[in-house]
Amino acid sequence: MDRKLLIILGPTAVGKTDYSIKEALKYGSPVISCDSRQIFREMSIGTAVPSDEQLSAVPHYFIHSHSVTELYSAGRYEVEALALVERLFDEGHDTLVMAGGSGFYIDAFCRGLDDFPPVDMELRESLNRRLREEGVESLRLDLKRLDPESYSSMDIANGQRVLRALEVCLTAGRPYSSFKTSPSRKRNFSIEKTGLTRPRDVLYDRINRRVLGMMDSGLVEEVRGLAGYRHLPALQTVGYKEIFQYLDGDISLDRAVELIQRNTRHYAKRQLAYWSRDPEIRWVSPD
RNA sequence: GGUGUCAUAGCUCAGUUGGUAGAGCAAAGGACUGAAAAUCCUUGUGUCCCUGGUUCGAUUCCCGGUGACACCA
Repeated sequence: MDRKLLIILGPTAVGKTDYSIKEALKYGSPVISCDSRQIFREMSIGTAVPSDEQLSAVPHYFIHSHSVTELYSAGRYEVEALALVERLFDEGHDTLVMAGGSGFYIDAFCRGLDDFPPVDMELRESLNRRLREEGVESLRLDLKRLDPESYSSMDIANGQRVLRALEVCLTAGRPYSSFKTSPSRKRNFSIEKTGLTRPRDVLYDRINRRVLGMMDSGLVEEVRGLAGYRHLPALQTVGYKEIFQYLDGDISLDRAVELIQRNTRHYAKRQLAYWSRDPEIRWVSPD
């Protein structure tokens, strides 16, 4: 029997949730979420997780399934989502629906990542300190020495990337670039990608209005309650960063709302840029 | 009704002693192998309100118009 996985992707606020529930009902599938922020159970309003009603309409996976205190990653998603999908196929599903806006996670799931050594958090912390105190140049010089190939091919202005490459070199004792084989792992099911899209001005209008809705739903209170987690990667998220600034007294609430709207628009733009070179995506209007 | 000030990028404005213009914000384009809602790179988009005049040349000076604002009636 043909096993097929439908992936519904698209920029934030385009209307993926409703669309994916309809598709899931059509095929008797659950919705396998692919969203790097909705996965965290401590975050709800600012990540626009599906409503209780939507969640009860069809089972959802990877929504509120992990804690912000865990270090989550695309690699971990690849492993966990793949295991889940295999299990669901084995239980008799022939068509499964995945939906989400995290392009990197989707790629990790579809094509797989190379096997890099596990992250040593102490090493990362010390490299982060160096990045803060000495700047990228310092890390860059080390990378140039340990992995000239990466150094010459990557974006060396990007501190986070340089740090990552260096971290792998130091952990493994061999160059980061030597791990990169662009695997394109075989999956024993077929994948169909559907991209949801709307005219830019319509999308931006939906984003602006959704942010206002989040404010009405109590985003400030949700963020206030997460103050203790503020330093975690999961909280480096549009809608949370800005409210923290407001709570610090650095900006007004109106300004925070404006910034959330703008940063969400920028996010949507980056998502679209990311998918623009994927020829496998069939683009449709959600309506 | 009178007087004055202003009119330049999507917005707020700067500027050109007359040689068709530039900042901030907004915006646009792009990169991406375990932080990806993260992180990083690139880009100035224009009937300088509209007629007419002076001038080799007017966004700039002058006349008139229109609009906005302020003050006086």
